[in-house]
Amino acid sequence: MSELPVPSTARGEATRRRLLEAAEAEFGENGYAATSVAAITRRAGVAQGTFYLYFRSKKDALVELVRHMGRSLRAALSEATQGAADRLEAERLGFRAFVAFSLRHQNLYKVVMESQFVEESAYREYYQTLADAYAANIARAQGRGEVRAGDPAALAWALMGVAHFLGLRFPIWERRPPPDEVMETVFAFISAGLAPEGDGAARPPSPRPDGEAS
Amino acid sequence: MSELPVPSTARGEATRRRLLEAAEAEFGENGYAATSVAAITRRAGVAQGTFYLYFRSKKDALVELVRHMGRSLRAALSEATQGAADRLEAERLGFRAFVAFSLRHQNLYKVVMESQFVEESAYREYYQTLADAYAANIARAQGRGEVRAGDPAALAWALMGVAHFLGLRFPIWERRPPPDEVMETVFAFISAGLAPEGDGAARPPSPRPDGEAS
Amino acid sequence: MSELPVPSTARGEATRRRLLEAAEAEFGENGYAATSVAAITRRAGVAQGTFYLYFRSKKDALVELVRHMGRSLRAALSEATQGAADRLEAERLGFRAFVAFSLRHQNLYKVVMESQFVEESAYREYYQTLADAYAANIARAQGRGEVRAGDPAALAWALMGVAHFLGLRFPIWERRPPPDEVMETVFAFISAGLAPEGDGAARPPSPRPDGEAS
Amino acid sequence: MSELPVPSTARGEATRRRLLEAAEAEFGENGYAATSVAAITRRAGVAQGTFYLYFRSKKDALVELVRHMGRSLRAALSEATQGAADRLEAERLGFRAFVAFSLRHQNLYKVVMESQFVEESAYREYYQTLADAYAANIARAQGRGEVRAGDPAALAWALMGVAHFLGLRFPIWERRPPPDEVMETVFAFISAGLAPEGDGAARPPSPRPDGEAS
DNA sequence: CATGAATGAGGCTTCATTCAT
DNA sequence: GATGAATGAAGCCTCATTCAT
Repeated sequence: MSELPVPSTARGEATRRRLLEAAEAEFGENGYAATSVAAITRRAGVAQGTFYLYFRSKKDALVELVRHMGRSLRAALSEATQGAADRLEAERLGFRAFVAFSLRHQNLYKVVMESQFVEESAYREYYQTLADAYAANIARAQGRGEVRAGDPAALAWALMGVAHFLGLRFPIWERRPPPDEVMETVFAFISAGLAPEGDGAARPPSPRPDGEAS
Repeated sequence: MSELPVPSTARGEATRRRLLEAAEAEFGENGYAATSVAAITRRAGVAQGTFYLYFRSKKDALVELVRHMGRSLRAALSEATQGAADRLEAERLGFRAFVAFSLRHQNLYKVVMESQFVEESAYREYYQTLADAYAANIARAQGRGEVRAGDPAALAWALMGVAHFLGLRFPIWERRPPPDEVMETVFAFISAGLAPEGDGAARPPSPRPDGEAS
Repeated sequence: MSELPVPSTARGEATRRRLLEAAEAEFGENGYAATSVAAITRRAGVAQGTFYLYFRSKKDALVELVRHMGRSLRAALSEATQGAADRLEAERLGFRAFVAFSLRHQNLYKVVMESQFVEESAYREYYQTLADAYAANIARAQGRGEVRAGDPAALAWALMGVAHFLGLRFPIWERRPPPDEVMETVFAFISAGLAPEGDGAARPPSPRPDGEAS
Repeated sequence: MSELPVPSTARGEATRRRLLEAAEAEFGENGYAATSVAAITRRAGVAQGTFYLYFRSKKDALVELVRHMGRSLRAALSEATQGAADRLEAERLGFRAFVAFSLRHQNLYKVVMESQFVEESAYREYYQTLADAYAANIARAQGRGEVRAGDPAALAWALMGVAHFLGLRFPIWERRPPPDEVMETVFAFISAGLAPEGDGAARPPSPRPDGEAS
């Protein structure tokens, strides 16, 4: 019906950010169902009604949060893999960055997972967007001969699955980074899994790693 | 307070099963939060109060369901991989069985995931139990030289991650089995990823790859 | 979605009646908007949630009430005009009965009027049903030569208008019956207005008032 | 507390009119309860706070509107009946004008009716003022022998009731003028009802019916 | 004269759970 | 072993109104 004002003043901006941060903390700590709008506004230091100046509903705030996390994560991964020499190095850097991100954003991790039961489309969009970007990178690497042949999307989802459970098992459940041995085993698994057929997986990268590939 | 009757009559048994089945359907279709105890009892064809003769609470029913699913899945996997010649074949069979299981039990899949936000211990137990069994199998296979060295638990979680997202992407989201190309790509990835170092992964099994290990 | 239980036990029946009576009193005294469901249940002596065992919503209770009043009023009018010798006598008796009814059911009078702004269809149905019955009586009387020619529905609505404002002006606003002079003036107006053309309106009824008319 | 500014500048005048028009439209379309001050200011194109520069409260705006409608209607009726030769012709002209007015001001019609549940005094004043003027005209006509004897106020309320339901039934509910047959039936009813005793109502006016009265 | 962000009280409704039968 | 009416806490959301700018 009515448009959301989307206040554009500096004061409004600040209030909105405070609310979103409070929502992130509360949703993450107590879960969506157990979090009341009152708890969010209390934490943000505003009146209850103010919440609805910025979000159409409690669910809406969750969706916003998920979008926000998607953008943050993609930015972090993209920055971390910036200078990678080849896809394998990019995977290594990306996995480390993902684990670090999970450790720093425990709440957002849970928020995203729970969004699936609140507004499934937000959850799907989150993973589909991630998978699409991932698959595009893999496809490019296949073109350069750095990654085995096969459906790039399938590889992207497989790698996301590995990363997801790695992040769940250690950063989230145990609140610490995975032990070195775990990281090494996982890397070796991924490296060998991605290596082009006929390549020994964990072998030192061949002379011209990539770059001028195509 | 009072102990739960755990009715031992045949009639009680039947009522209990009907309630559990109704709960599975409702939780799966609408989510835990959106499911009322009334909806469950209505579907089961009993009065509302009857629910509390068999479950201490709504949450309790969910936990039961998750345990039940864990047992079912483990049984299905164990049966499917029974006659595998080696670990690779076991993986292949296990993945196929998992995908088939996911297709048949869409509801339970979602129920397990949501349990994480209702009673985290049930969720952890579910995955930990699965991972432990999985890791034990991998460790045995490593002993037979069928799988690369490395932390078997790490490999187990990684494989579970791959399977989880495969199941989510196709059986759950699209309600159909993954296309052949996807399955093949994923198998190739896993096979190469697990293969002992120095082994070409997707190559035709070398003379006596392993197999007679046990 | 879910069916309303419509409790059929004696206890349920009693609770429902208590709620409806409380709703009538509160709506009538304070208006729909100013009446809270809590006020109704408090007056009925039940918990707030009980209200929703019997009504889908606050609006639903109002609609029920309006239907109830329609039935009551029609019954009262029909009974009052039972033994009328002709249409004119029926009008006289009906008007008196309507005024008496309005005095006794001040609340319902207001409830009906307000329903127009809450659920217009209930309000329309109330008046349309009344008008249809009224028009049918008038049409019959026209057939007997007791009432002037013309659209019977138009006459019905006109008479309802007269009665409505008569009821509003005295029973409702002043909480007393209209003074005799008012009643007489109104009757004379109606009698003359309804009298067949060529008839002197207020004249003593001609020999065979009606009955065997047609 | 503080006096209302009653802005005297041209700009203020315009804003006030815009607000009142917006209020009329919103109240009429959605009802008083369902209309928010925000909806009014949005429609008027001003900020929310501006509303309180011109009206003490939402209720206050409604009351203003009702007064405004009373004045408009009385002006329309008085103009329409200006040149009537006698009371019967005045009634005829007045009814036609009322129906036309109702068609043009659907919103105000409903606004007045609803005012009864918001500020009853405004509603009573509206009808009492109308009735008083009406009764005065009737009394004068009685003096001229154009209208039957009897309490003029009673006749005024009766006629208002007829007009009210005629306006409700067609202009408001069906958004069209009453069919000719309805208008004719109603006029015949009224004419006969008002005619002095001994007069045939719908007969061609006797030689010098009245007319030169004033 | 006007703005629009902020307030906070209050109401409707849902629902897990209890208990008398 | 089963029923289902009743409970009452709790939460989301709306909205008239205020106030600093």
